[in-house]
Amino acid sequence: MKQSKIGQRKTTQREAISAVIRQAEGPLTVEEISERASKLVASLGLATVYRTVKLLLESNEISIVSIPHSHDRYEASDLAHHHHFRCRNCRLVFDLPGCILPIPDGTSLPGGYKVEAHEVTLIGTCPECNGG
Amino acid sequence: MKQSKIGQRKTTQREAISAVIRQAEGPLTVEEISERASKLVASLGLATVYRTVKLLLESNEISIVSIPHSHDRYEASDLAHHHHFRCRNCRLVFDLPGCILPIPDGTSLPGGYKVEAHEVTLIGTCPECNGG
DNA sequence: ATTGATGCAAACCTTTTGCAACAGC
DNA sequence: GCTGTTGCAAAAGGTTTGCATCAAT
Repeated sequence: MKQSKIGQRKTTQREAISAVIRQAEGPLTVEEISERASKLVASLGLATVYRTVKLLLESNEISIVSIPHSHDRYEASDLAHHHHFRCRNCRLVFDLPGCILPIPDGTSLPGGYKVEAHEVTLIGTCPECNGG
Repeated sequence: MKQSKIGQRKTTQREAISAVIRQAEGPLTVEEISERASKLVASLGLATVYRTVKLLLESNEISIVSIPHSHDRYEASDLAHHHHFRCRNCRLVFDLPGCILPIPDGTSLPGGYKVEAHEVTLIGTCPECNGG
């Protein structure tokens, strides 16, 4: 299985977008990726961000994360299993280490639902915003 | 506090949209609401669905639910706390009874994150799709 | 009869696509 | 130099809004 087949050519745009996602504090929206990557490439077009994100998704280098009240976000696929925290104040989304759900994937729930994966989002205020 | 102030007038369109959401097996997308409510009102326009959903949100009769890989969904606000299950096969989203997260709202996590709410989505196959 | 609600079409915003110019290899 | 990639602008989707008409009160 090949990894990182994000297209045939290594371009500065793709390097920048990939780096921005990998170095983020949590999953980013396309808008956030564009803002941060534009600081590295300047002339970067939005269409390139969309195209590259799609490419990275198809090559499984990144994954989609859905957070309530926000557009789809993207994060590196090779991160250890974890969950997310969204700050109601600054709107940033952070990774939280580890899994806090007591139901392992593979469980069958009463009713016949077979669980294969899960997503947990905690919502509240982050340390910067609550002075904690 | 007044409830159900979904506008000043009771119209068949609003009744239909509200009924569809309340009777659903889980949270619905605008598209699903439109499809189901159109069977009750026939001439129902999409703009009316959007306007009514926004109205129901503002009056707190319904709430937004974000499910990975799907548009925003809406459910009645007076449901008991619960979580959601999304079937990878038929794409439907179901309500699951009760809370399965061992972290109560109000908890402060190490790192300074103060948890005020949470959302949990389980993903897998539903009984209809896995023959269970 | 009054005025809020609806349906349609235009406007908007986000995401995708066509294409000529550009840049990896 | 060949051909994949980029940036721009046009197109496509989904959501919102303006407005004349319709209907709840």
